[in-house]
Amino acid sequence: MAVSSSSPRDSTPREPRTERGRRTLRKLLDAAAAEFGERGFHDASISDITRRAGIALGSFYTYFDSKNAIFKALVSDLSAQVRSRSANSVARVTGALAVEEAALAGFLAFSREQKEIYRIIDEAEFVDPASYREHYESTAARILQRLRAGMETGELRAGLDEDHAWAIMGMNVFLGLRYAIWDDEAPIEKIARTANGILRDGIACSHGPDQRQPQ
Amino acid sequence: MAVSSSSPRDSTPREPRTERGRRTLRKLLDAAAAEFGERGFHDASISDITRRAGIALGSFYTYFDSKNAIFKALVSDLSAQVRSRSANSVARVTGALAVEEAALAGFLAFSREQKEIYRIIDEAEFVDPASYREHYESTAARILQRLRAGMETGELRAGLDEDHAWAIMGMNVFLGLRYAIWDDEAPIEKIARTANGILRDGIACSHGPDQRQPQ
Amino acid sequence: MAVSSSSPRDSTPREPRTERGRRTLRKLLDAAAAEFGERGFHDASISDITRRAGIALGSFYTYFDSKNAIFKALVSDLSAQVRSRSANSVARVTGALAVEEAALAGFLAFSREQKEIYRIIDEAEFVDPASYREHYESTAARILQRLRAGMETGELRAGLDEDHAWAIMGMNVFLGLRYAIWDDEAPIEKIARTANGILRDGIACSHGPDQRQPQ
Amino acid sequence: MAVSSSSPRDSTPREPRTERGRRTLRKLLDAAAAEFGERGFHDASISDITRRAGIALGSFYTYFDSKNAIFKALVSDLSAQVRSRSANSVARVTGALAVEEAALAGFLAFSREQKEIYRIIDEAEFVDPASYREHYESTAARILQRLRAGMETGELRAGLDEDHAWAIMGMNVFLGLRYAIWDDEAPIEKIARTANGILRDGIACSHGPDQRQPQ
DNA sequence: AATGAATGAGAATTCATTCAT
DNA sequence: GATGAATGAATTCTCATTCAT
Repeated sequence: MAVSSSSPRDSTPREPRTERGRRTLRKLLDAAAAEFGERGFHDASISDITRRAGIALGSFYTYFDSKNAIFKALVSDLSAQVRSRSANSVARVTGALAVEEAALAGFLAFSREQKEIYRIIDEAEFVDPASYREHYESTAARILQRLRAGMETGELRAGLDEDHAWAIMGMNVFLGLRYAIWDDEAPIEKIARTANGILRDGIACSHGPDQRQPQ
Repeated sequence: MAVSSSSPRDSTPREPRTERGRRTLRKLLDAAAAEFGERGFHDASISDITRRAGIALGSFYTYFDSKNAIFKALVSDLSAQVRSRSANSVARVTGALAVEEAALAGFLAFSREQKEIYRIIDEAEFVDPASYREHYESTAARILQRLRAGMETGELRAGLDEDHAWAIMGMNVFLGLRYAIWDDEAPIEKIARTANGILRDGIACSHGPDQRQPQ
Repeated sequence: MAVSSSSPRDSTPREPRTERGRRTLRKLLDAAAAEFGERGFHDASISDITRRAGIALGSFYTYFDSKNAIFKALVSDLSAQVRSRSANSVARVTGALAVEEAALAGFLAFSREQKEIYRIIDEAEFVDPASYREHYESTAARILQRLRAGMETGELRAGLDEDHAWAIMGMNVFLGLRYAIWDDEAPIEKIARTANGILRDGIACSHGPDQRQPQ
Repeated sequence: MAVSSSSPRDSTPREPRTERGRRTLRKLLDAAAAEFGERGFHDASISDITRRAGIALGSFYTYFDSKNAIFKALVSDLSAQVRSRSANSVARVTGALAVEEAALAGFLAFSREQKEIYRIIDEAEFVDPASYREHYESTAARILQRLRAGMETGELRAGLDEDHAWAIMGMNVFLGLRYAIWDDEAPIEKIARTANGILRDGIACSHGPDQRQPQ
């Protein structure tokens, strides 16, 4: 998996000066993505990573200060990828609900392609909680932006706020876990439409008895 | 936190034969819950656990074959607690939507009380994926049961299936992360009502333009 | 394998007083023979032995002071068995060379039946060197006795001494390793006759050139 | 004792890439030979070995995967030494019987010099049986070659085969145990001549009664 | 005598990080 | 910059032996 490079060091994010250095950095990040994805943070060792990258163990520390540092850099990279991919999925779609459906469909497709990403970002909860939180907060913020846009156009009902954004994100993530990571057979469109059905109509029966409880 | 014991060993679940043994096993599970919750699986060491439990390091291996084994036993215990607590929250509530609202409120309250549990179960994704999967699959199955009951009474619209259960579970879990683990100030009832609003009505504006996109 | 009991303790060899105790002791020795034979001294654990014997771990120390003590008792038992068996093989045979042949044949047959014994006695070289030495010195002494008897009758040439006894014992032991422990297909009689041929005639060609080197 | 290095790892025998690495490997093998020889496999610890070698504990694993792996490498080294030494003893000697006498004398002399070697190879029976077997099978094969050469020149009688080789090896080994390891006072030449006497003439009295038993 | 839990010293092994070349 | 050897703290796991019941 190719990973676009970003700040390599934890404390002193300095880009390599030479072309050769840039290539080595790239190899390291790709190898780390593969190892962390396959074996998890704790079972992946730095020597696994350098071996896979085809460089000497000692060279690792030319680029990163620690195992945590490369993990952090990786999460930030992957998070950016998710973001950009998500923007793409949604770019040419109009209509607030259609946008949400496209966002979910794009997310599911991306997750199926890059199953490791999901795992790596989730493991950040335990390895680097700040990255984890940052990822989900910014994702929720983007959803909330879309909800606000929909409220402005009148497509979405008034009063939607951060809670709704988190609820929607949770739906998406768990559907991703279930239908992209664990089972990638089910048709993405069907899943996305089902979820969108909840957003459009809820799950109550419109012709049934009044749902409100007296209590 | 007191934890009810279940099969302690991974392969050969043998219960202690004496009362003293049962007490020691209990101390171990409680200590493990505390350590794993506070420090995470990898940073918690077996000697931390036995020290906290007040027993000798070697005694650990009278009850469990490995750190993984006690973790697994613990997850299964905690999962059972979540299940039973969830059943309680819902027990005396009538009405399909009200039941979902109560379930979420109960879950949020429980998560606030026992923040470690959340962390431990989530870490199972990386430590013992089978336990993790088992937990969420059985949780989804319970939600689906409730949806089916609601469809039978006509309270919920026809056609709800496993996808909907996972979507609802995702909503709940992420709201739990956001409003029980990270921020425990917001009033639970408000969160639960908001989420329930999605289930009842969706997020679309009922008086707005037709939501269906031509595309 | 049934093992006749002898002094159980290292320091205070005291026989059990009750019949029940005698039976437990026997079970322990038999289990130890099996475990030490199969897994070797270091890989066999006391709990393996007591588990195989069907008694509680703690009861072991009613009969033996340590793992070394039971090993020592065992070697002395087995050594006695070899001795008695060897005496049997030779009992009704007359003629000095025939006696040696019978002794080897008996040893090979016994080794095939009780392969563990060989292993246990040999491991004594590393676990309890005194027992090992004692076993082979007393075996050599018995061979030397036989040689002396043969010299007295004039069947064997004069001048045979301890060296010869050790040489013969070495032949026997290694033929046992090769043709009883590692390969138990070859006919015992053939092996024994071959070895006896060396004792009778040597390996030189009686009609060949003079073997003595000028040097 | 200096030990010539051979394949260090059990599975992935990779030679050190630098001169410094080669020196460390040598130090490890020498230290292991000394420790295993003095204390035996089980009582020698890896930290004993590295301490004696003057390197850090962790460095051991740069060269060997386990205690068993270094033991195995060592046995194969020592076995090669025995072989080469044995070839030397015999190199300039002519006459089939004289060759056997020289081989035994050389073996006894070597065993007295390097008592640990004997112990280490013998312990392989319990630590790494394949190495043990390999050592004695190849030794027997070399003896058999010599016997065949002697049969071709007519110095040795026809019909000698593998059995005879094992018998001779057994004689040699046990004389080594008795007169090199346990007692190193007796003159080597006397022992070797005694054993050679058996090979030349057997032990029967050539002028005595017919040795063949009617039975 | 028997039981089985408890003990804790000891050992092997891992691996992030440092360092000399 | 790159290389690969060196380091040593940390951790898991074993098991002979002791002890309370």
